[in-house]
Amino acid sequence: MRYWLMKSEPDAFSIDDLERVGREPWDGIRNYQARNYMRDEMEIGDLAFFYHSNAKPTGIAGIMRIASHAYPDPTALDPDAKYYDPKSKPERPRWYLVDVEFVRKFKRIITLAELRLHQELDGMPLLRKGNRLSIMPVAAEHWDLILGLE
DNA sequence: GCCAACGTTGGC
DNA sequence: GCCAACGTTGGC
Repeated sequence: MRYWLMKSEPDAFSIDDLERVGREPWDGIRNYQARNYMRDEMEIGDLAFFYHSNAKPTGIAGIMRIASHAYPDPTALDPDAKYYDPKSKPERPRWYLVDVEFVRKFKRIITLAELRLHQELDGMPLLRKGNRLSIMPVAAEHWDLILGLE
């Protein structure tokens, strides 16, 4: 069982939206590294931080659970969808997603600025300069430390 | 196969 | 809204 961090812009889909629907396909990922994590490494039951990007403030808003194995992202195959990719074909899908389930919302956002204050978190990919990856692994010790901040 | 141009992400 | 970082595309 592994830990992850997954970004979403709350204007598009927030932790409150996930709480309302309970379960949601994490669609629209169009980055190979992020796709590979979902397709090749995620397992049902893994836990993930729900991270609000491009938000006020940016930071970790809660926890969700990986609820399915990876399957082809239907929005890549639908010409009318925002994330349509003509290079993805039903017989050879290029993009994959997993379903996620709401677990809980934090009492407060643990902000990016606050995470940067903790030297123990220096190795986190999230905090690396220039990082733009929207899905990334979280080390168990980092996961535990962040939970302690809430 | 190189690499410049371009587009996107995402913090600020 | 700005802009740094970086992934992708496409001409050669």
